[in-house]
This record gives sequence, structure tokens and C-alpha cells, in this order.
Amino acid sequence: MCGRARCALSREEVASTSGVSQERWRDVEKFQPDQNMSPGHWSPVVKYDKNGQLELHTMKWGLVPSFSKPEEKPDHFRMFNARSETVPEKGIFKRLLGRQRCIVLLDGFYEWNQEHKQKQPYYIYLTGGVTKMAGLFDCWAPAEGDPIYTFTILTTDSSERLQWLHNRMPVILPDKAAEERWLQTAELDPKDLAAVCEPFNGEELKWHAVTPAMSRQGYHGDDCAKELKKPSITAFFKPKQAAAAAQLPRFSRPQKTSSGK
DNA sequence: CCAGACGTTGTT
DNA sequence: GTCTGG
DNA sequence: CCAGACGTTGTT
DNA sequence: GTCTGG
Repeated sequence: MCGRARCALSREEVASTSGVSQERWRDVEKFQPDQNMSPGHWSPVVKYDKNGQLELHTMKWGLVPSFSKPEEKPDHFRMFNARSETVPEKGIFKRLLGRQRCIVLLDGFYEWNQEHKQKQPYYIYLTGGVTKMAGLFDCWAPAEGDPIYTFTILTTDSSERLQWLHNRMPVILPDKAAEERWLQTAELDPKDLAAVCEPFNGEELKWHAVTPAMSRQGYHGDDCAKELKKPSITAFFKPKQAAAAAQLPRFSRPQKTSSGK
């Protein structure tokens, strides 16, 4: 999953959907709504501060561990995801599981599917609001400049409905209870972790094809996440038959649904 | 003990 | 095909 | 994750 | 920081 995402929310929307006011948003000025976000870019997360108060914090996607050398060139593409199944075993993530959990606020994310020798991007999102994902964060002090907060998004096996597109998906927190469990629980035993990381398979999960233009990083047009109306090959060559076929039941191919609608 | 690595994705 | 850069 | 480059020689 | 390999 998830080497590309969308957080086109306004500051107001970020605040209202997180339940945290803009006054409690650290580095708010670093956040700019982005239709097509890659690792290395700033995005808002929710976490508890030292005093146990919820706060928003703009961090860079792509974890850079605190023990990275100060003069090192940060690589945000190395750890933009963390396999939830092995997080408790990997030293690099294990140490963050204690008190450096966060919730990543996104509109949705993108995945690619190989179609007719082309890579077709899809936008995946939840109806009725933002997608809240389980994340871990860290803080690294470079030789020059301010300390940099970074986060990674946990992944899990894809749920049944998304299998056709990809074998992995982000850990989506389905409700307030899951959010609280992820954020609040001081110690998270493996059972709780596994429960939180259950693949999300709800009907709210939707997807549609989008413009291949967004495959290129640096493309930030507002059509990035817009549904692509692509004429089918069949319709192109045999419009009448295709139109007729569209009215009839198709061969059952549940694993290859191409629209989440 | 110290030194050195520490990750994911996909693809096969 | 495979590596690098973002 | 995807996109884009990937090499040498000599000459300017 | 924490685990692995030698």
C-alpha cells in the first residue's frame, strides 16, 4: 500500500475532524493541503502531548529514526510504511510502540493496478469523512536546522474488498473506540495491536480510477482524486453491443471489480 | 564483548 | 532490466 | 510507491 | 535505541 496519499483538507476541516482546535496544532504553518502527497511532505497527525492533552502536529511522512546520524541525508522513502504484524519485533519500530503512536489524517490514498500494459491509478477513500490511519512517529535532529518530526503508516493485509487491487493496505481506524485504543492505551499488548490492525472491510470503503497524470510526483492538479470516466475497450470498438451488454448480467468475477461504487 | 544494521513495496 | 531520485 | 535515467568519446 | 552477527 500507500506510497501516495491525499490530504486536501483545509485547516478548519483538519481541526474539526480531529476534534482538536487550531490553537493546539504544532507547526500548523507547515501544512498545505495536497491532492497528491508523497513521502517527504508535511501532513497533520493527532497525538498526545507530554501532559496527556490531544494535539495536532504537522509532521513529515516517512520515518527517520531519532538515532539517524545528524549529518545523514534523510530518506523518507525507506520507512513510509511499517508492517503491523512485525512492528513489535523490529527494534526500529518497537521502541516507538510505547509512547509514540499517532493518528494520520488523510482524505484517502492511491494504489496502482497493471491494466493493458499501463499502470492505472485508483483513489481509495471512506465515504463520509477523513480516513484515520494508525501511525508511529519519531523526532530526529539534523546537523543543521530544527529537529524534524516524521511518521510512518502501519500496513496490514488487504481486506477482501481491496484484494483485487493490492495485497496490502493501511491500518484504518474504523471508529472512535479504535482511535482511543490506538492513542490512549499506554501499553499495547500484541492482542490489542492485532485487533486494531484488522483489515478494514466496511462498505464505507470506496474507490475509483483516476487520471494517470497523478502518477507523477509533482502533479498536484485538483483532478488527482476525481473519478476517471474511461470508456471501456469494448465500448470503443463496439458501442452498440457494449451498450446492450451493459444491461445484462456479466460473468461473475468478484475478485476483479473495477469500481467501488 | 563490539560493530553494524535497523525498512517497505513489489516481483519472482 | 535495474538503479537512483523524489 | 512511481518516474526517469542508464554510457563513452571527443570537441567546444 | 535495540537487535543480530561474529
